[in-house]
Amino acid sequence: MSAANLRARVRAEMTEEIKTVARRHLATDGANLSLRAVARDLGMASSAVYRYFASRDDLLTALIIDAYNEVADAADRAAAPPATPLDRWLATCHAVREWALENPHQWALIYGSPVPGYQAPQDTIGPATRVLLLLGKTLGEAYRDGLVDVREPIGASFESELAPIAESFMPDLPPRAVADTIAGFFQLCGAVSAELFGQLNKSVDEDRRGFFEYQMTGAATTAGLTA
Amino acid sequence: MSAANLRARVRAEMTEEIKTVARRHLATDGANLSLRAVARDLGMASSAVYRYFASRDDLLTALIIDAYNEVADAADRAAAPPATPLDRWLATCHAVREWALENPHQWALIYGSPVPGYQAPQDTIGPATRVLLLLGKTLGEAYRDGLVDVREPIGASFESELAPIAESFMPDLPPRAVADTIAGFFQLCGAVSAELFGQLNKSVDEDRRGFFEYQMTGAATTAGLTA
DNA sequence: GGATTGCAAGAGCACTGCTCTCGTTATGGC
DNA sequence: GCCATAACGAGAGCAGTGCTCTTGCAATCC
Repeated sequence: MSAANLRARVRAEMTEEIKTVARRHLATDGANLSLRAVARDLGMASSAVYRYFASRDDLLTALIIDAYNEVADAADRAAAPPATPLDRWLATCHAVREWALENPHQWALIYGSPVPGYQAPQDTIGPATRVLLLLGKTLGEAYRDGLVDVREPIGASFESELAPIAESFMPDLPPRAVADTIAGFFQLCGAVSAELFGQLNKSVDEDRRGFFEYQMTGAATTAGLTA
Repeated sequence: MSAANLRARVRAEMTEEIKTVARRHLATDGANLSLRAVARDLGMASSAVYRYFASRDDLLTALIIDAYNEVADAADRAAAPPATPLDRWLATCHAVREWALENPHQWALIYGSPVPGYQAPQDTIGPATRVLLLLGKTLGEAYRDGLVDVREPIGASFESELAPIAESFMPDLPPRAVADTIAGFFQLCGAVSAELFGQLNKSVDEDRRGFFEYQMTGAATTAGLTA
């Protein structure tokens, strides 16, 4: 290993360490992450952190990308065949919910209100769409296998807007099914956020998982997926 | 008007003025509201604001309660009869969406990620449930008028958890319909948040209203409401 | 061996929420 | 009408923040 490579590796390790400590702070203090506090925890001056992240927003962006990839990884693992498409759809949703319950602050970071003044850079949109594409892939396989109650186009304007998306990213799906996928994904995010942000308090307290599955089954049904 | 009342009125006006300026700051700077900046705009010392709000969180709470009531008022106006229950359901959803589009930062305040360290006091839960109860009321009227495809209990555990809620707040609805109402409300919040927080960028750009209506119609259908 | 580069530390700026103290002003009881 | 009381606003100050700039050190390259 060359000296340059060693240098790069040390730098990467330091970067990772900063992110780890930042994540820990995120878990206790929430989204108003203090760069100085992170630096203190690492035993270094706050200015030193700026060698690794140009700004606090840059650090947040790194955490956001990691979070997107973490949920998506969890979803990928859960959606592995063999299983019926509906089972995989539900497994995906459950995996996302469980990851969110385990990492509430990271969930808030990516699906909560955007940090004020923070503009998500291009690097985030790839990881951000992974779960959506996974749901689309599952539905697409069901379409291919004839396991879906095929639903007619409705002729709405948004349907034609979705046609290019369908073609590029979900080639197995007609535009309306892409709409259903997006709607299902939004429903997933909405259900998880609502549970996480306390909107469910004092109504469903015990069987939250069951209620969640009920909702996600509904989303699948709306998409024509029943098996 | 007695002197005491005058004093109270001046105080109420000042309180309102602070909230107005704070709302304006919210619209430009987002949720990290600066008390000092608000005070500067009002031409007074930052410490003076503390005569009216014990802390920044208290000010935020006041804004949150106002925001809940504002959406709910808009929803109430939109849901006024005469119209079919489905029309009123959709009108409620559209009103909520439109209010959110006009007041994105206030929406983020109430339905985005909770402000770190901020614990919502009891005063907020009343206003917070108004839109949900309105949806329940609309569905309940449809039930009473026999306009709903009555759906059988599914015997899930969350269903019995919802029974007391049904009895106290939505007496016209069976527990499963309460679940559908809550699910619909979550779907509403999810769809609005997703659109507002930029998850829809570069997929549906023109006919967002149409896509939103498609989703909310789906939620109504799931609840058995088709007319 | 000397020049260059990457790194860390420290001081400092402008800002934040919040507290405390200090005069001022208005209110309510006598 | 007088006077104690309470409400109010201003200012200073504390501890904390993101971020920048300068300085010194150490490793790397030629």
